Amino acid sequence: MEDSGNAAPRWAGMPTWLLGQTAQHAGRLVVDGFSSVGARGYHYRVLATLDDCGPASQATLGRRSGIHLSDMVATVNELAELGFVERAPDPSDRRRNVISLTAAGKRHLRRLESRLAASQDELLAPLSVEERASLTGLLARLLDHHNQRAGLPEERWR
Amino acid sequence: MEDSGNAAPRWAGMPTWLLGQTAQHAGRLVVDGFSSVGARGYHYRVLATLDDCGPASQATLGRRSGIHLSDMVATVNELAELGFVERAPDPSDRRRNVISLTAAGKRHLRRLESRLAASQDELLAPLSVEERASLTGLLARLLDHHNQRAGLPEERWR
DNA sequence: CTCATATCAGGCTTACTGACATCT
DNA sequence: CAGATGTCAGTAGGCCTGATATGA
Repeated sequence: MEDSGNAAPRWAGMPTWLLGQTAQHAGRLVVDGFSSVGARGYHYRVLATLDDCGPASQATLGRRSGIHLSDMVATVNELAELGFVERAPDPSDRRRNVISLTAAGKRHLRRLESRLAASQDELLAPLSVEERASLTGLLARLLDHHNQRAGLPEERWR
Repeated sequence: MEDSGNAAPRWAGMPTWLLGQTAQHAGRLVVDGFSSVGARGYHYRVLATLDDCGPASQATLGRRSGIHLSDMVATVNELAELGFVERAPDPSDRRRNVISLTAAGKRHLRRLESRLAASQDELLAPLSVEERASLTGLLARLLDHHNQRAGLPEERWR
């Protein structure tokens, strides 16, 4: 078969394509890092949020970590089964579960953060320090811009 | 509920996160642009590849556009039903279908490309011309680097 | 009554995997 | 026989919609 992906397709230079492809590589690095210790992205986000803000209801946790309530249920189930969080009824509001981080959960979070850091390095390996700063700066500006014209304008979240 | 996503989560500044979120916005722009004319990403990639390389089998098309054979089937089905491509048996090899672009397909491709161009502009709106070049340059370098250590080294395509 | 919380049951998507029959 | 081609079925993770039961 003489015929493969020789010539670059016409969309290969488009910013949306470059972004999407690079993000896909980045995502693979992160997912692989996490799954090497039996975790996935939602696990990290919940554990890190608990570590930052302390015990909270699933709804609050979802709001702070950007995870849907419905997905929160399964995520907390998994983390509780692994012994990384505890789910206890809230005495002051019987609708709620109070989720809190266990000691094992804290240790697991450390592992996840070291994997995450390694993924950042792997992703940015070919760039110099200044280039890394330039890239993240540009991305942050793009993200701010598009976040503002998407979710937030109506929300007025203080 | 006094409690929302006020404080930025600790992962908000990580390159992999910035990339993923920005790419998600970019993807939405592209998908919305395409779906406003009843298309999706795979449609554009197949039509553009046909336009660049002429009629080809589904396997060749998949190789050149980076679309899996399995996904190719559905994509060609859809495009054929819309009258944008034709599927004909290859007389010289009875396994193959020869896919070719119709006149309507070519017109459709023009529409898709104008939508795509609009999406690029929307994505990069907050950046200056130099910043845009800087961003795409950095992304292209990252992508090259990770493409080389992922798919290609064993393949030896050519 | 209205709102918030938690749960369950699904959908949609992009890449990808595997099985399979057919043909070279 | 190996290998290419086309087809179909199904997976995974992330994101999202809706319905429902319970309680504030």
